[in-house]
Amino acid sequence: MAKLIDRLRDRGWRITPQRRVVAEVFAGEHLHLSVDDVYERARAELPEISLATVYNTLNELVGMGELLEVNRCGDRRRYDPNVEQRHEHLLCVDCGRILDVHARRPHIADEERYGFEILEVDVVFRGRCPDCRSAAHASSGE
Amino acid sequence: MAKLIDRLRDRGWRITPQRRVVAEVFAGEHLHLSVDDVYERARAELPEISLATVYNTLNELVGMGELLEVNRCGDRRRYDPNVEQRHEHLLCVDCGRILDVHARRPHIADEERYGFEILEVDVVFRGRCPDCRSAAHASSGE
DNA sequence: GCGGACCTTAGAACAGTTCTAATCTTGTAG
DNA sequence: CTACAAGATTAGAACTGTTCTAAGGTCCGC
Repeated sequence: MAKLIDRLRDRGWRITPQRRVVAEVFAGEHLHLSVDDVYERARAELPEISLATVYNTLNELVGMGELLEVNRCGDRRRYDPNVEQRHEHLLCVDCGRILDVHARRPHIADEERYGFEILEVDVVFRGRCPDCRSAAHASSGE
Repeated sequence: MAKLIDRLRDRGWRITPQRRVVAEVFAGEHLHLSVDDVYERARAELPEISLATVYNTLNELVGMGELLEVNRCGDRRRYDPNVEQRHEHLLCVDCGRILDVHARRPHIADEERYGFEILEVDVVFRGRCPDCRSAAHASSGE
């Protein structure tokens, strides 16, 4: 995490309390947080921080390649600090939990590329996590 | 298309001019239309139709399994009438064009499933279509 | 301590979608 | 044909997530 702050400083970023706190939110457990999650956690450290700053900072971190935007998992954006290793996402359709997983990337046969230049492949496994599976069984009599 | 209308009637759907026109929008060329696209095309046939009805009808068609929602290719929802054959999507990141393609579905090793029950796999290839590639070249001197 | 670049902020604006409540249409029974 | 009830349509309000705006605050070299 200190390393991230250093990298940001090296890029000419002014390190402010707000930016530091947002960056630190991603230091702990590897989670895929929404903007509101980040806002909430940042406010626990720095109650004055505004939502606008959280949005600004997240967008800048994405622009610098320090965070990945996870767009296709429900209706709000999520942020993934794992920019080092290529990975896919496993999403619980009930609770929205996301885990990183690894899978062989699919590819398209040349004949079916329609002249496209392929830039990336985005894979999301949708399923139900153990907690939501047992919750579903528990209430299945309703 | 007549078949679709019949299926809808069989399900107890009241066939109104509005619903018929929305269903017919998907009869022609296989496209992945946004709500606004559908609204525009429907109004060409039935100028009085309201956007609310287009939303209602599309949501009902999705609920009946007659249309697929393509959620995260850009920032608006798109609708795909190809519910018969499993397929993936190839998206142009510049113009938003979507094509159906076929690829071997990736899968997750058992050890990495974390107890999830996998329901579906969502694959999107992002790239640049031939038109946008040549447009990019043409203006690359700017 | 000054100036200017940069940052933060609250709230307005915006886009896409859903909701609301009033009106209209349809199909059926009398 | 008429009345009725269920269902469909409508305009516009409301809602949600995100971006914009403009005003003020902070930092740092001079």
